[in-house]
Amino acid sequence: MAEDIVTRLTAEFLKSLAHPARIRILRLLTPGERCVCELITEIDIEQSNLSQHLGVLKKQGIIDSRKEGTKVFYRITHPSVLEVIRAVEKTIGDQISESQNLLSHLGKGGGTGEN
Amino acid sequence: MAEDIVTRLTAEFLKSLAHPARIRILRLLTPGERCVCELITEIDIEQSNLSQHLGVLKKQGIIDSRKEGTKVFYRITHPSVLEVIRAVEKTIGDQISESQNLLSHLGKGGGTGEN
DNA sequence: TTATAATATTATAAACATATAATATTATTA
DNA sequence: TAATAATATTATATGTTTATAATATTATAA
Repeated sequence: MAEDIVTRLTAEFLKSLAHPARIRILRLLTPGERCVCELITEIDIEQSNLSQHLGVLKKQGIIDSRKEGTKVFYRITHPSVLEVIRAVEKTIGDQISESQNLLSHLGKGGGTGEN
Repeated sequence: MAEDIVTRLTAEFLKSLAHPARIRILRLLTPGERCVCELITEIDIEQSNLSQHLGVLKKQGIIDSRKEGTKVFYRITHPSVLEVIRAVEKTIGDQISESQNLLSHLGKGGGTGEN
C-alpha cells in the first residue's frame, strides 16, 4: 500500500511544530498578534534565527503575517493548532501522573515513601 | 527568562511523533496491541528501521511493549496521544477548508470558477 | 538623499535524524 | 544442541535541521 497522504501531511505538520522556539512563539501569539520586535524581547534567540522559525511556521500555514510600516505582525492562522499543544501537554500530564502513581505504590504500607 | 521545561518537553514529544512511519504505527496500534510481525506486514519499511521507530516511540513513553515467546507486542501507553493526532488532522482540515473557501470566492459572480 | 529601524535572506558549519546493511540476541522447535 | 523465527542493535553514509554571522531589503524619518 502506498504511503497515505494524510499521514505524510500530519507528520510534516508535527515536524514544523517540533521545536522549543516555535512552541514558544505560538504561546506568545496565543492572546493575539505580536510584532517581531515584541517577540524578540521575549524569546532568547538571535533575530535572524527568530525570523527563520517564523518562516517555518508560516510556510506550514500555522501563522500568518501583516506588515505595518516597518513592523511585521504575526498571528495564529487557525486557533485549532493550540489544541495540538494542549493535547500534547495533556498526554505528558498523563505520563507524569502514571509515574507518580507507580512511585507512590512502591512506598505502599504507610508513610511518604521516604526512608 | 530561562527556557521553560514544559516547552522543551512539549517540543521533544512532538519531535518523536513527527515521522510518517511513527504516525502510521500509532494508527495501527489504535484498535489495540499488535506484534512487530504484524506491523511489519502493514508498513513498507525494513525490519530494522521499524524496530528503530518503535524504539523512538517507546523511549518517549508513547508506546509500551510486552514479550510473549519470540514475539513482542506493542501497545499505546496513553490513548490521549491519539488526541494529538486528531487535533493535527483537525487543523489541517481547517487549513484546507479555508483555501477552498478562498478559491470559491475567486469564482464569485457565477459558474464553477472554470474558464 | 542619507541614516536608522525592523525584518528577511543567505551561506555555512555543527548537530541530528534517517535508511540501509550487517550482525547480535533471544526464545522456540526439531 | 543445531536450526529457525522474531526482534533488536550497531555502524555508516546521506540528508536535514539548526544556530550563527554576515548581508540584504524595506519603510520611515531626519
